[in-house]
Amino acid sequence: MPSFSELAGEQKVFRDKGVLSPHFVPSQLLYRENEIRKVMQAVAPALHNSKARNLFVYGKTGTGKTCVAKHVLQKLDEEKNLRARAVYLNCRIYDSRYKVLQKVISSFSPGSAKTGYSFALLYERFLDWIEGLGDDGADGKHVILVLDEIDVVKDLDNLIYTLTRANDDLKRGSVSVLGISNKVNFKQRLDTRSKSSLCEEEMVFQPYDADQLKGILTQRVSTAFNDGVVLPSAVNLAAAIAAGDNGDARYALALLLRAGEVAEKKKVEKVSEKEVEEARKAADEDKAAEIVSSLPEHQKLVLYALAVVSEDVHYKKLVEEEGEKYYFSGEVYERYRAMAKKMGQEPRTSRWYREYLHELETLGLINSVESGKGVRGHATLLRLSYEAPKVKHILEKALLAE
DNA sequence: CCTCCACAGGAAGCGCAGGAGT
DNA sequence: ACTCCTGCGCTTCCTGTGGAGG
Repeated sequence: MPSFSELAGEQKVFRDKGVLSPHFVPSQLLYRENEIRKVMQAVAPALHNSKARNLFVYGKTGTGKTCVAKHVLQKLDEEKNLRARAVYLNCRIYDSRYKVLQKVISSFSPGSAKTGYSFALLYERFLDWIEGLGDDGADGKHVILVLDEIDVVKDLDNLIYTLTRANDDLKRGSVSVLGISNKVNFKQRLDTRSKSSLCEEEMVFQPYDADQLKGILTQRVSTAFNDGVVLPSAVNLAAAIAAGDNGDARYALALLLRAGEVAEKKKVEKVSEKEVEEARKAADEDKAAEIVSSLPEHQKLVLYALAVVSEDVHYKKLVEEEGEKYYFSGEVYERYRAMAKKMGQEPRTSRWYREYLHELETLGLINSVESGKGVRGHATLLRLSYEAPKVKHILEKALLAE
């Protein structure tokens, strides 16, 4: 339970944490004027009683796709045009044709959200609403479906087909799609017909560079934090880190949020480079923990064997190189074999063990070097990329869950 | 010098699960 | 509902390589 004085202390750092949340849409979106204009151009026809153009938007995570879309929806809302309607859906939640249509219907008439209607019935109600036989007096609506993370829809071909077909069946009004995705190659999985209708118009969001990230962070810092709390050098560092990592604005904001929390916990009043650096480390470890726990069982065991060996202070068979302790791959393999057997598991062969090591290395969980002189022939030397006790702790939890 | 060690990694093949075709 | 096919995870077998040690 926090005390009130602690809560008061928190307010020293943050003014409004929500501003740093990935769901926050700032009133002014920086560096995306062209993108906003293009999306608005695609949507604009709906305001003049005709069909909006389909648009497909892609770009890496944290490049502002969702933000731009939501921003345009807000502007559309301000127009108070009864005929131009937009519905935003995240396809990770509404991941099938049925669920999408159901959500659209429940968004205009709440209470009818029950499942169990046949798809045909759903479709009829959808058309009726657009044509205006409903209750709001707007006949012939022009509906824009914003489908975020559209690549996860299981039967996307069907959905697109249904929507194109709806435009033929409608006597008044129209449906169009604004698709958002971070996967470039997912288009290849699509039927040529749905591809050409969905990607009628396309645009790519480029990652932000360090300067732009700096601008975005500075903009948010002024409302998220109290004045003077975040040092400019901290903002620069967060921007630089995120720029090096795909130019992901979401990550940059998360870093600052965490750095602020670190400062709170340490009861310091400034967020400096040090706090940002700690936040980066924590975020890094979180990511590693996530990767580790999703590893196949035997890869976990291999990693665990290396962690156990690394932690054993009496362990003698090791080589020091550039201040890091490395362990013999063969020894680790023997440990792994013993542990697997103890757990009633048949150990994998050494050939496959080598493949595991490759995977663990490409995932950034371990580092390996070839042994230099002093050892017979070629030995491979291994070390953990993260601290052994931490890795061991995560693995013990993950292996217990089995 | 040759041999052996401690590995790397290619090739072939096996059993299984899940999707496509009929 | 049935087979058929394909991809995946894995084993078995094999060839290659550089230095240590006899």
